[in-house]
Amino acid sequence: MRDRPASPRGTLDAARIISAAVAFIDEHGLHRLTMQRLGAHLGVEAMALYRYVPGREALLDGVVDAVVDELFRDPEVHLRAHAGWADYLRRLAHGVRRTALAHPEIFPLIATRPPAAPWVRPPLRSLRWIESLLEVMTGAGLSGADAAVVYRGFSGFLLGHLLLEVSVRGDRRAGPPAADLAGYPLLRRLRPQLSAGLGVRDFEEALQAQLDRIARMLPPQGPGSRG
Amino acid sequence: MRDRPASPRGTLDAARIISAAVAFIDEHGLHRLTMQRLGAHLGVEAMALYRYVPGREALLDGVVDAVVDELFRDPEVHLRAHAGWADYLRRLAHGVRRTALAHPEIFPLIATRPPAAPWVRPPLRSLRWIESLLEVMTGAGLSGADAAVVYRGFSGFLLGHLLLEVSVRGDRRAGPPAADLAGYPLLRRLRPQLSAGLGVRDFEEALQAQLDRIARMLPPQGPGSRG
DNA sequence: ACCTGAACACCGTTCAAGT
DNA sequence: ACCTGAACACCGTTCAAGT
Repeated sequence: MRDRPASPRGTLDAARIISAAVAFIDEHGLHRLTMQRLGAHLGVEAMALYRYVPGREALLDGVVDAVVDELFRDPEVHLRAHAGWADYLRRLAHGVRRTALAHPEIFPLIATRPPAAPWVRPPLRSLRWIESLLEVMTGAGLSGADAAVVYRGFSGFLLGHLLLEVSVRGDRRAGPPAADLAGYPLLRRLRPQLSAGLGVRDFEEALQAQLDRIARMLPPQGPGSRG
Repeated sequence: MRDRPASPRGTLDAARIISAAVAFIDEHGLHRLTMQRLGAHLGVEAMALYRYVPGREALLDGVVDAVVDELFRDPEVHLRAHAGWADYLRRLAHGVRRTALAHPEIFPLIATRPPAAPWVRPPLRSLRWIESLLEVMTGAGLSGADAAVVYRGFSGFLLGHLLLEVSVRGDRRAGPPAADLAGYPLLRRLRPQLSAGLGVRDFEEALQAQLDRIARMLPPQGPGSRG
């Protein structure tokens, strides 16, 4: 009744191991990912993985990169023919959000792993994306310095909102006994309002506020500008 | 040449263990914290800790709570006599920032640990702080629902900005070889601008934007209002 | 060339036994 | 009452040995 080995000789390589790790974390959670379990999942002993991956930490780096790179294959996002910077940022933001929600167990890793360079900010931690964003923003008329400010601010916005949204959804703990809210009258009264939100609408509203802020950095444009 | 046991019989308790864990993580990093090392740090075998703490996960929960509670002992923050809601939020934000910078290895834990209740958002993950914030905002004239919106938005702002700031500072990896930036001309050109920022000034600017957004939710007030 | 067995140093955790 | 020794089931990782 044992599983047939999923990996006959020579089938293993780094890419396959990493994508298996992504699938494993999505299904079972990060804390369950061990070299032995991932090996078993691939029909192989844990030690075999070390021929393709330097170690567990490097594997997790690979997982983060792989998920971030998903964005590049998202046709909704990576249209070179975007309708202006705001459209570009909006698509990008929603793309990152989709990625985060598709991999709620991996997004905290994306958020907290030290980036490759000190000037790379999660969750847009790929050189290609940074370059692309800077290109669009300078193309829209922003100075290089201002484009960098936009990158930083936008990263912070995405990180905060999506980490909250993901962590709230991933919550598997038992809810707190309502009785313990004695002494916190407002908390008690507003619990429904506190529980609500953190859906697309909240996201879009905060996104719009970001875009408005950025628009104010741009050189004034004539009415009816198409961006 | 062994250390004298730091903990003669009966000196151990949950609070001491947790604060030792905080100190240990601050000094050596989260990934080095093991039950055995923490025990040794306290002059005791690992197994002794289990009499006071249910396990490692619970210990980390305790660490998070302890650091969050530091805010309550911060005299700069917890002045009941604040000069209006904006002053209150500003002090709170700077207090959270101080906490994050004081414990850069713990803040990611604060950010990503599942909160006790689904409506609790990091980093303001203490019932006392939520109640206090709601109290101030409703006192300023906001409806309950709007006060909840402020709590959510403010949490997202703090989370995003401080996680970035902390992770950038905590970066110990080797910088990337500049040569690899071929193909990314803007990145290359703007590297200084990208590296900059994420200091108090960036924080204060983003904080002000948040406060402005909140101000727009408030009922209009006469000129010269003191908040 | 690619995988595994055996081994090493370490985990978290339990529990009977010591003081 | 409080701590420890010994044990268990598991880690990540190395390396010589097998195919």
